[in-house]
Amino acid sequence: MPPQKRADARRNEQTLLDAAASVFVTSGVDAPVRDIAAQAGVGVGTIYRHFPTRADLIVAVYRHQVDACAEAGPALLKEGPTAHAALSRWIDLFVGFLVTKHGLAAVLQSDNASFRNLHGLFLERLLPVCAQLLDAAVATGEIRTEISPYELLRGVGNLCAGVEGDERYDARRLVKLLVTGLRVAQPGDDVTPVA
Amino acid sequence: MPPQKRADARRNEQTLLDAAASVFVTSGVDAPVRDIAAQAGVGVGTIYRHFPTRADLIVAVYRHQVDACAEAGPALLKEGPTAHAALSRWIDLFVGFLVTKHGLAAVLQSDNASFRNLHGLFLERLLPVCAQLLDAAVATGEIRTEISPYELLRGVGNLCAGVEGDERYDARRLVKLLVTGLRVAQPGDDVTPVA
DNA sequence: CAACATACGGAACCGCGTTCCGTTTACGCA
DNA sequence: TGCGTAAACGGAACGCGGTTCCGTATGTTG
Repeated sequence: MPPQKRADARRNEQTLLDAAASVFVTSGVDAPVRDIAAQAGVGVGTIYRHFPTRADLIVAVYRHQVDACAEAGPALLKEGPTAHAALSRWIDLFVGFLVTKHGLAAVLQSDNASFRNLHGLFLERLLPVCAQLLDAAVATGEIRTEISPYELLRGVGNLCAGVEGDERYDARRLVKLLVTGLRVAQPGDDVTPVA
Repeated sequence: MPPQKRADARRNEQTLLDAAASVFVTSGVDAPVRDIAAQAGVGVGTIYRHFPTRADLIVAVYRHQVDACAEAGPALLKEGPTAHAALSRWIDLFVGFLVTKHGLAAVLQSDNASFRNLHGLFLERLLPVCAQLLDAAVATGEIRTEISPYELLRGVGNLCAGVEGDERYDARRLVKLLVTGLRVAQPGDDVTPVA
C-alpha cells in the first residue's frame, strides 16, 4: 500500500484550499499565488508541492461546485416541463456559477498550456450532462440544431468572460438568446443565409 | 504650429507598424514586445516612444481594418435584401476579422487597464454602425430584441475568443445562432421562460 | 560646423508563475 | 524517550513579459 501522507501535509492542503477559496472571492481567480500563500501562512513552495500548477489549485477549489452542477442536470430533466426548459435552466445554473467567480470564465478560455486541466475538468464533468440534455431536447423535436455539446458549452463559457463591472453587458441575456436560437424554427421561418 | 517630427522618427514609426503586423500574423497578437522590436531592428525604448503601450501599437496596426469594417455597414444595408440580412452579413465580416487575427478577440476582452484603448477603438468605430443596422432591423420588425448594440458586439467578440486550433469549436456557427436568436419570434412560438 | 533638441538602444525594474535547495519537522523504531 | 531519516517546508532565485530610465547618437537649424 502507498505510505500515508504526513499529518501536517494533509492539514496544509486543506488550509490552502480554504485560503485560495477566500482569496478568489475577494481578489478574483487571477490572484497571485503569493497572495494565496500569504493568506494560508505558508511559503509558495508548499503550494507547488500540493498543486503542481496554479490551474490545479483552481480546479481543486471548484471541483465540488462543478460536480454539483453536473449532478443537477439529470434532476432538471426529470422536473422540467420539457427537455428544452431543462436545458435552459441547466445552462442558467452554469452561467450563474461562472459569473459569480471573478475571472473564472476568462481563465477558462486561456489557451495557456497549464490551464488545460481546468478546461479538462469542466469538460469531463459537464460535457456528458450537456450532451444528455441536448439529446433529450433533440428527441422531443424542440431543437433544430447542428450544435455539439462541446461547442455549446464553450460558447456559453465565452459569453460569460470578462463580465466584471460592466453593467452594460449581461451575459445571461446573451446566453438566453443563444439558447433560444437553438429552438426549432417554426414553419414559415425564412432563415436568411449568410453570404 | 507644432514642430515637425524628425525624419528618422517618422520612418521608424512605419517600420514598427510593418514589423508588428508581420509578427502578429506569425506569432499572434500576444507576441512579446521585444520580438516586435527585434523584427523592426530597433530597441524596445523606440516602440514605447511611439506607442505608449502595447495596446496602442495593436490599435494602430488594426485601425485601417476596423475602419473598413465600419464603412462596410451602411453599404451592406443598401445592398441587402433585408435589414436583418445586412446585419447578419456585417457581423460575419466582423467575425472574419476577429478570427483571422490570432488572439485578438481574447485580448479584446482582457480587463487590463492598458487595453482600454483597444476596446475603445473598436467601440468608437463599430458601435454606431452596429446600432444603425440594429435599428434598421428593428424598424422592419425582423428583430424582437431587447439587446443593445454594445451587448451584441461584445457577445460576438466573446464568442470569437480562443478559437486557435480548436477544430471542435466554430465561432461563426455560434454567432449565427445568436443572430438567429434575435429574429422575431413567429406566431405560435412558445418561448420557454427560464426559471 | 557647432549646438541643441529629438530620438535611440538596451540595461534595469517590477510582478508573476515556477523551480530549487538548504533547513525543519513528523514519524517509526530502538 | 531519543534518534535517524524521509517527507515537507520556506523563500530566495530564475525566466519571462511589459514598462521605464538614462546615457549616447543623430537629424536639424542657424
